[in-house]
Amino acid sequence: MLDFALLGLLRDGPRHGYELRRTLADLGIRRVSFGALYPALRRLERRGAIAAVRGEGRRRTYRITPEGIAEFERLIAESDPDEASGVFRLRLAFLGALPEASRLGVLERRRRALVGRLREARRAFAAAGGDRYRRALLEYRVHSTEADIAWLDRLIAGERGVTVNR
Amino acid sequence: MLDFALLGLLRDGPRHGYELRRTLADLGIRRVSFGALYPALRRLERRGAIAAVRGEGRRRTYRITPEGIAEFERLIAESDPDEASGVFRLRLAFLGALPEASRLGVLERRRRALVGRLREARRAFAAAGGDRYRRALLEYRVHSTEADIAWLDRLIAGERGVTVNR
DNA sequence: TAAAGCATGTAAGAGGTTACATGATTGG
DNA sequence: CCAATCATGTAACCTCTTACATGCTTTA
Repeated sequence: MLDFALLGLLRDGPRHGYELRRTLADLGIRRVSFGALYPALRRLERRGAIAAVRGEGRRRTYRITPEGIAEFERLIAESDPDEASGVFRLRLAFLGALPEASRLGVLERRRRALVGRLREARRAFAAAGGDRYRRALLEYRVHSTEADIAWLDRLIAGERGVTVNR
Repeated sequence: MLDFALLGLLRDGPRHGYELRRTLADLGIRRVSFGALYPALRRLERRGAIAAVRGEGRRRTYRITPEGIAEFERLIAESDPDEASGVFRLRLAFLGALPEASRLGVLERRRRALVGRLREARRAFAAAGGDRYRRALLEYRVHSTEADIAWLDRLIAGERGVTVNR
């Protein structure tokens, strides 16, 4: 997942490690430690997905290679209906890299997965035992899943170029 | 984090592995694979936090030991303002295990952390470059953080025994 | 009777965290 | 001048994922 994120960001242009880390944090995607970041860049470099050039000062600036682009394209095309919300958000961050024709499908598949989760969350909430904190947790899951679906619906409507009626 | 979850669930009474896994999924806390679950139970057993007794059929039923209770109490008392939402949800699932007097403090610390994140999310959104998907992502972060704060406020109001005025 | 769910487990490998180490530059 | 931020990296340790293995019971 980190590899996917790094490749996606490097698709926009050359960046150095520290910068990639900051961008990832700014996008609210994930907080990456240095002990995860630099070994990940080395892995990608070793397998030829990215290439390093010396930048200013201590900087090692990386750019994506054709092999890296191919790998990125494989990764963004695959779709696991059970993927965690963090993975989907990452996919969304790079949705613009997908041909326009296939974007709607990604959003709709996600919607179907969320509707399934909502059903499950409602079932768990209806069967709720436990104290009020446990019940609050189950209720939260129902509400936040509903909110996520509503948000996706706006994205889908925008993708269709339609004004949302509310 | 898995250890914390397992100890917390075993505080409610003896359970076997498969059952713990299901409960964790039902609470929407996390999906645990068997390759994570059983080694975790072994770890806890080895360090004396839980003890196994043979149950029906192939079942190994675990119960928490006094050492395990002590460990759980250490874990639930610590509070990292930067903790991920998954960790907080877990903490909430076990909030009833904390003396009533300290529950409000946990919720209020969480609220302060979320307010900080909201500020950061708004700043990132205001500075937003990128395509519409990136912007949608940043907007999502703002809205979902706001929703989380509103939800926490209801919890806090409930904790104070006050009716929410809306 | 076949599939799905119950129930436990191991092994290899990948990847992460935390702590440590270094050193330049910038801002209060 | 001191702290923070920039910038990169290593090493030990831990834990998770994935795949495999086994075998029973329930349900369609």
